Formats: sequence, structure tokens, C-alpha cells
Amino acid sequence: MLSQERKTHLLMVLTASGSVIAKDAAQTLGLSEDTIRRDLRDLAKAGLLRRVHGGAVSIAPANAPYPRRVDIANPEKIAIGKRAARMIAPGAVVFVDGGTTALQLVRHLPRSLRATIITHSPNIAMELLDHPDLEVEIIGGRLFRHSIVTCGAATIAWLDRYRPDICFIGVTGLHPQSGITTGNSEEAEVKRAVIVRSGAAILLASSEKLGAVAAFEVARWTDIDGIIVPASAHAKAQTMFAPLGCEVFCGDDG
Amino acid sequence: MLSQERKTHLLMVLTASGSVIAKDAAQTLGLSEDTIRRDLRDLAKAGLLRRVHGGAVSIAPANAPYPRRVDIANPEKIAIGKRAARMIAPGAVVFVDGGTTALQLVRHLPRSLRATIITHSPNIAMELLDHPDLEVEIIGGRLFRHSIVTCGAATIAWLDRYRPDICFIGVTGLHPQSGITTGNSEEAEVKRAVIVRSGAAILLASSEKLGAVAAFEVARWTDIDGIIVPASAHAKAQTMFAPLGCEVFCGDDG
DNA sequence: GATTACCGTGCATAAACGTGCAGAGTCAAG
DNA sequence: CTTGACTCTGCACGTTTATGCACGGTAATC
Repeated sequence: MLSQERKTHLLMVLTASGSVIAKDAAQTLGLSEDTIRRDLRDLAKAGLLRRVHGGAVSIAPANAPYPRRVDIANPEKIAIGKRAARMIAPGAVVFVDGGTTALQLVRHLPRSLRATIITHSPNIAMELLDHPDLEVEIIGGRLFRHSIVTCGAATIAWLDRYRPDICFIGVTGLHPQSGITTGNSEEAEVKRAVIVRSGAAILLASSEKLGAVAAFEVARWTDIDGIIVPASAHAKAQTMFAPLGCEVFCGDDG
Repeated sequence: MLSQERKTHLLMVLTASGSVIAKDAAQTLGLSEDTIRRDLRDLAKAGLLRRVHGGAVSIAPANAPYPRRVDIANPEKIAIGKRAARMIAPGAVVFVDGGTTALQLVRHLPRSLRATIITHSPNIAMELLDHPDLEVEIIGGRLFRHSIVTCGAATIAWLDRYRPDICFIGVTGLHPQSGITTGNSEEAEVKRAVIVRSGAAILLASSEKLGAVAAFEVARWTDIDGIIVPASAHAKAQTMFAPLGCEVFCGDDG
């Protein structure tokens, strides 16, 4: 990897999210933090960013290209995203749902990964632009602004063309008796359609989702193969959901 | 193998991936790294690439990472985008192509506009998130990173569901005899498919496109209803293209 | 104020670089 | 056909650059 490529990647992350974390960038690019720091120093000297403890921030805080919900992602979601990213094997065909946790998943994919990512979120797709070895397939349809995903009959129909090896789905409620639920019926239908077509279904569940119930059923526990929960909620989730035949994975902390 | 062939190969790799790694190129071509380095030095002297440690990177701003391309959007494209935005009537069903000029179009749509925007660019879709009264439809398919649009057979098939009132298409070449062309065959097919299904087809053409010819035909002049050009090129475009039955609109300056 | 994480510097190593040179091929004049 | 000038390519050499690790200092956090 050329130094120039690293620097463009860093600038890309910067413009996309407003900041770069040295540690994360090092992991994503598969390099030492020292190298990243040196690059950041160079870029700072060139006036392209501002160096701060832990990484760097954009020099022009004004230009926020699109909503920054993503940036206030809490550490739980980052940990879940990291763990999920580790579950993706080279060559796999993976469906990635929309939402902030799924966004953390794709942000932690190694830049050199060769695989196929299917998504119905333009947001997720944009995030993968600088992963040259990933094939990205977008499922179209009507855009739902709230979650930044496509939904509706067209989306469901289109999904029928795909049989992913594994899917990662964000949901609103996981409850031993009431099953897996979410707050919007259109989104629920899409998630359901994805799960039934996937070889394995993994749920991304930050702690407030555990034991919660929302209005629309996405799936029953028999459809689900695993859930990824924050380390802090692992024990609780284990007792709650392991008896339902669902493997409970622990988010990558630190 | 002739030196010229090597250089062509190097430039091809460069345009395809944005960079050349001397070691890889040497291995691919079955030559010593010295030879590759010499070639790269020559090409750098000719101003066709920029030499860096380990290989070379593209000098063209077209290969700059996307967010930067957006930021250096030239005033011509902004003017064209503004004019195009004014052509969208409330309630219209509009197809918007990908690319930087189309991005300027959507950036200048009134936030209160009530209409339907169809696009095959996740980038364009993301830009419309904060237009609450717009309905946004995404055309799915395989993501082409270079232009940030979906392409391929799936995209074409999906397009068949739509009959937009008007479409705005970015192209690479507009020539009175050679017609409308672009540099990628997959993209050309998508653009063609959109144009034939639209009530009206408007081209977005910054000045360097006028009189230019690229490799793949998108449409003939009889398919096109209008083009939007920068104010500076209006007179030239008028004489060039008005006789072909194509209305020439002038970008909104200032 | 203790602790943790992060930073910068110096150093060692490996990779990449430029230069000079030699052998092979090409071409044209003799 | 031979010869000499020229070009191209690969190798050898010493130099430069990039990167990861180790160390001590410093900022952030509780």
C-alpha cells in the first residue's frame, strides 16, 4: 500500500465522518499506529486536517455532508460492529442491514477484504466506496429517510434474487417470548425477507434492545442463528437467549 | 515487449485503480522493477502521473477520492445544477443520473419541493435525506465505484419499472455527428435505458464535454430534448446543437 | 493524584531507489 | 558480412525512504 493511498483513505474517512481515530484506521488498513500517526502529522502539516489526541478532526467543521447521527454512535455499537466485521470470511456473500450499528460493522471491515456486500442502505454502500476488493450490490426501492434504507414491495421483490451466506440485521426488540420485533412494518417485512433467504442470520443488539418488544414481528427465534451483544450485557443475554438455540456473541471492546 | 506497450499498460492500471505499484507491475509484466521504474520516471516527466515511493499515483483530479472531487466542484457545474433544479416542476417524477454535476442539481433543489426523484446513485439519494417532501426511489444493482452509481443487467431490468417525466443525464461527449457518448459501456447502457423511458431527456454538459467524443454511444440527438451548458459556452453550443432539434439552456451564474 | 492511553523520538530493518555498467539486440555504414 | 554506434534491459552497488518497535514523556480520565 502506497503512502499516498493511505493518506487519501484517511482524508476520505475524515470527510465522511468528520474525524479519524488513529487506532481504528491502523486496524482497518492493517498497519501500525505509528504509520498512521506519521501520515496524520504530514497531512496536518499540509493543512488538510487538524491533529488531536487520539486521531485527527476535519479542519472545516462546517461542511457536514449528511446527517451526523452516525458520529454519536455509542461505544456499544462500535464494539458490536467490530465483532460482526470479524465474522465475515473472505469470499462470503453478506447482507448488511441499515442503521447505525450496521454502519459500524462496515466501518470495521478490513480494507483489503474480498467479499460481496448486499445492502438496502445507500449509507452503507457509500461507506464501502474505498474498499476496492468488495463487490457491493444495492437493493433499490423507496427510500425511508428515518433509517436510510429502501423498503416497500419493490425492495422485497428484488431481494428474492439473492441468497446471502449470512445476514446482519438490526432490530428494536429481542424478547424470549415475543420474539424479534421492530418499530416499522415496512422495515420489518424487509428484514424478515432477508432472514428467510440467508444461510445464517445474526442480530446486532445494543443493550437497550434486550428484553424489549416493538410493534412489528421480524422473525421467531428459530429463524435466528446468533446475536451480538455488548460485553456488559453478555451474561444477561446468555441466560435469556441461549436456551432458544441462539448463539450469543460478545462485542469487541477496546 | 515494447516500451510503449508497457507504458500503456501502466497507464491503464493507473486509471483503473488510481495507482501503480512498481513491484506488482514488474511481476505482472515479467520484467525487472528497474525497467518499470524507468518507465514511471518517463511518464512522470511527461506529466501523465505522479511518482511516489513504491510506484505512482494518478495525477488526474478525476481519480481523487470522491468527497474531494465534490469539494472542488467547479462553478460551471454549480451553475448547470442550479438551472437544472429550476426545471423540476412540483409533482414531477424525475430521474437524476449520478456524477458531480447531477449532485449539484439535487443540492439546489428547494427543500420544500414535493416531487419524486429516481436515481441509481446512492450518493444522490443521501443528498436528498433532508428534503422531507421528496419521494426518493433508488435503482439497485452492482455499485460502480468510479461514478458511484449502480450498473449492470439488474439495474437495467429494474429501470423498466419506471417512466419518469423527465431525466437529467451526465455524459462525457457531445458531438454533432458522433452523438452522445460516455466512457464506460455499462454506464452507457443505463443512461440509454433511462433516456428511452423518459418523457424528456436533458443532458448536463460542462464546457469540456462540448464537441468531445467518448468510446460508448449513449443516445442519438433525436432522443435528446435539451442540454444545459455553462453561460460561457452558450453561443457555441447554440450553433452546434440547436440545428439538431435540441434546446440549449444556459447555466445559472452567480 | 493515579492510571491509562496516546504521543514523539530514536533506532533497526527491510524495502525501494538511483546510478553505473555490462551483455544483448538493432541498425546503418562500410 | 562486418563493424561500430546506439538502445534497451537486467544486475550490482551504495543511498534513501518507510515502517515497526522500544522507550520515556504527556495528555486525558476517573
